Amino acid sequence: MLATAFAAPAKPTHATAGSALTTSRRPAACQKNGLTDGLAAGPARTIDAREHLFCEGDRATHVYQVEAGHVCISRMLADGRRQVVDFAYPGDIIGLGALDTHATSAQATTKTRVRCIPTATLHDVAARNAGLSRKLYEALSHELLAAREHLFTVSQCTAAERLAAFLLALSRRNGRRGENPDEIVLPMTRTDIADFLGLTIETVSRTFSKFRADGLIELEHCILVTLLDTDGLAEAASGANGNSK
Amino acid sequence: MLATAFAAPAKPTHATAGSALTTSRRPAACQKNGLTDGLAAGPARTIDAREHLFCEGDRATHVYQVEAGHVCISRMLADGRRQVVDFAYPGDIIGLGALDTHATSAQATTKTRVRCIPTATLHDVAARNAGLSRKLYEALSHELLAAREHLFTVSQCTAAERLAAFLLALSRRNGRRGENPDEIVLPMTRTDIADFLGLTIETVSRTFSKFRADGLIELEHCILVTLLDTDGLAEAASGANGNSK
DNA sequence: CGGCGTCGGTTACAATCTCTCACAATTGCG
DNA sequence: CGCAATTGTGAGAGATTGTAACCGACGCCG
Repeated sequence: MLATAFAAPAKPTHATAGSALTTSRRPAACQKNGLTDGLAAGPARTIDAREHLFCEGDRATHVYQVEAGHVCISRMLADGRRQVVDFAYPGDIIGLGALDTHATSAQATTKTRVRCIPTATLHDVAARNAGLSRKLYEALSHELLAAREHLFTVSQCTAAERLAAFLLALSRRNGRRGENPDEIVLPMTRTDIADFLGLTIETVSRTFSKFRADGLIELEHCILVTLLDTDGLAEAASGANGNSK
Repeated sequence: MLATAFAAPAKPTHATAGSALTTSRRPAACQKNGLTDGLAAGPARTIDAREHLFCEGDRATHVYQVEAGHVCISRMLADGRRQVVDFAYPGDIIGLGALDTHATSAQATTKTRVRCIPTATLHDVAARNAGLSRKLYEALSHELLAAREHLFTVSQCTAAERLAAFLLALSRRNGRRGENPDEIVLPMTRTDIADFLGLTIETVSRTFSKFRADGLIELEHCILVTLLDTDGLAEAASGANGNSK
């Protein structure tokens, strides 16, 4: 969802938390989105699973392009309530926005390598390069659209609908990335999923089990989901099984 | 929340649905945000309460700046479920984004006048004017931030917290616009509020009543809210009254 | 090599919140 | 004044949550 404008083909290997880096199969493709054109690609940075790339309130000195691994973008309240805003995959850009401090935190869910681009450079170049400027605008447009779709899902859908929509979104992402859309690797914890969907981990767990019982999916080791009945899932996502309203 | 970057001082009179236009006290202030600089201000358009400015899927030919009145931005599902994404007030810009069709619908909640700006013109000028380009980027940044804050509220908060947060946001908006932050006019229906907060109208209604019973607010004619205890509301908004987690 | 604690995930059950449904009250309008 | 639409209120139903116990995987350590 994040920065879908930049969906760059890449091929992660199976990614258990903390495993070897999931690398882009075609790193050159990262250039293709145009955002890094004309920018001296900044230094890479590698962070472990659980480590933070940046935190809410940090000065927004850089934006980051994920080269390998996965990053969880979230906001947090003092009382522990957390909202996961998005998950970033290889090729995605993190940290866009005109604010001088980050409004979200970014935490790697697996060992991750990112390319760092100073915001100052980015905006300098954008000021002289209308094309890049336009790309930035489009990127934010897509993030905004994704955020609103997410809002809709979280606000109006039942637990089953939310999880189904989540799985289908990951499946579509796999398709865009040239991977098997029916084999979804979940590089994040149940807690991350719960906070993304506005549910508790118990509800997420129960709903996974229900889908499995209904023959919609198969589960292996908590991280590999096989879609057995995509149409059934699509029905579940739209509330066909006698749901709200 | 929408396009907070553009909050232009203006003074609506009490706005019952369908009443006379609520006009900007200082229309010149609309220029101040810089977005309309260098653009021949397009033609104005007046729409009645309930009328649509544009619908989901319409070609995005223009963006609109609200000069008077109020607009409700929403998305809808076939089964009738609706998500209100934002409310636009005088000075706000509607319809930004790089997509060629609108992802949302815009419906006036009161008699409304907007200034129409062709997207083609906007992007032509932006391509030559880095300043405008930057403004557009900032505007989207703020919309994205607002959308994520809204997501957090809707996803993680109880009914009381959501409504309290909503009232406080309107109060802050009043403050920015140079109006009384303790006297909030609600130019939208209960249904709009419910769909904005992801609740039912009954729950909205009950929660209003509860706030009144608790001495936090006063209600007149369903549309005028007087904040009696802003701190109490702030507590309610953050879940101080023994709430989640 | 086996015991043990930790962590993440799953399952069961009771408690809670919101929703649904029904209806009364109010407002706006002809 | 009466009708229609919107809003407010109450009672029961339903879904999600919170609490708590259990399971399996993993790593530590004797």
